[in-house]
Amino acid sequence: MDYTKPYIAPTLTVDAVIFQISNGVLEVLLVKRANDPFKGSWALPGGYNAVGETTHHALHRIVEQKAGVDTEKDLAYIEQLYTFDTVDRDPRGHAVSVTYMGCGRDIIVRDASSHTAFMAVNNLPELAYDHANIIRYAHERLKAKLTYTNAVSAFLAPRFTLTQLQSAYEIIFDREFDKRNFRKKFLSLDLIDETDELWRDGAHRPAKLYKFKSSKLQALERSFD
Amino acid sequence: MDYTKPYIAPTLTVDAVIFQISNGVLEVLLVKRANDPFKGSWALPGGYNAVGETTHHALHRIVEQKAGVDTEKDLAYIEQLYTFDTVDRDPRGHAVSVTYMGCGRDIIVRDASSHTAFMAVNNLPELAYDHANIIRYAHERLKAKLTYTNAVSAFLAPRFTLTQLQSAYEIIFDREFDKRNFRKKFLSLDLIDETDELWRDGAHRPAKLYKFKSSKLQALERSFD
DNA sequence: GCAAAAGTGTTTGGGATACACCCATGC
DNA sequence: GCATGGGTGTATCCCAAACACTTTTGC
Repeated sequence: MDYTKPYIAPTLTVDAVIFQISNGVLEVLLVKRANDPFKGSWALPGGYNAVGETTHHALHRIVEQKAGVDTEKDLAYIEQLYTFDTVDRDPRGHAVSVTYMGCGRDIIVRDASSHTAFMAVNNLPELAYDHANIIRYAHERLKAKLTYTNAVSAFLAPRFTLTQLQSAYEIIFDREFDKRNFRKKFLSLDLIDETDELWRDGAHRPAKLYKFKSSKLQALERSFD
Repeated sequence: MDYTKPYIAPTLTVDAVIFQISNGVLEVLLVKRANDPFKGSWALPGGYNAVGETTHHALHRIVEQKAGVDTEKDLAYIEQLYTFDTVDRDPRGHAVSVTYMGCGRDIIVRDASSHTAFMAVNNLPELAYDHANIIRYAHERLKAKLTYTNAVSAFLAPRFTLTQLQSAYEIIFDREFDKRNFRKKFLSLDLIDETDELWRDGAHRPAKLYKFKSSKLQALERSFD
């Protein structure tokens, strides 16, 4: 480790891509920037990671502080996404950004306001930095996760109908699945159990409620889709 | 971005997991540490990433300097792996390490010596830090990549036999494949072309040489394996 | 009874797997 | 001619995909 100049580290930042499904669309959590650069633009919640704090912890602190969302309690699933060099990207100079992706449902945004909002992924405003690319990348990763893990559970209530389950897949993949094939396949994966509860919702036959056998993330035997 | 204390960034480091196949085994590039901590232990090549330098560039510089391997010229494939928080891990204090995985073949280690070597992945010495875990993680990622991309080409000469191709898969997955099924499947993927060259190697029928249609990394239509 | 969503089986095609023998060469 | 690795085909099974009607409920 021989270096002659004193070592100066790049700025370290963290950014969060937090997804939920609401009103039948996939949404991502955004905040409106209060300061330059990109003042007034929408951006992923993110901020500085100082020495002594893990990126995971910094993420929790920053998302709580900037968007009023608790990544521990509100998200059923979170994973590291990618680390972006922003040496050319950030007008303030060299920063390295560690990004995370999280998924939840029915997230209440404290201070929901014109400054913090979940917005539909397929209808985003102009975003600061290259956050649009990061969201695209996270969406791809999310689709991949749903094909070989039980990660979809993060978007669902503890008890859910098969139609809700299928709908989550359809929203995230933005395409339709055949109802009979979807059910046959998902049930064969042995990830969920039928309960004896029913979901009543309007003038039609009530639906059986199911639950995941395990709340932990697990890889599937056969990949889905 | 309101913070009251002056911002101090964690140390940023990069580490490289560089694989090659040699003598029928998967090997990883290691260097012997010249300084504390872990002086005298084998470790992944890595070092400090200062402000103004991308992680990718720092990796290139450090691997060249510490191990005499040129990640641009010697590696046919490189990708970012994961970013590790080492706040609890590194005796020197808080560092964040961005790791990369690369693959090549017939890599000449300049200064090959008792301080730099490719070592068999399934027979590693004690390693510094948690580098054994990082290598395990990289190996898993590598297997995943081979199932859905043409990344295996990074381990092969421009012209190669089907037996060499199959052998690369068998070494990386540490299991055997059926020769007829392997060939049928790989040829059906439409990734490689037969050439009119032959490979002669001893007292047996010579083998046809093949080449990849594209040297770029591409995803497969159907996943392999 | 009617509208609305839940629930349910069968057929077909293609890829995965299992498996054994002949071919071309160097010596 | 013999040892060595190269090269090839078929039968079976399982999963994916396509496809339409009956059931249960609220009003």
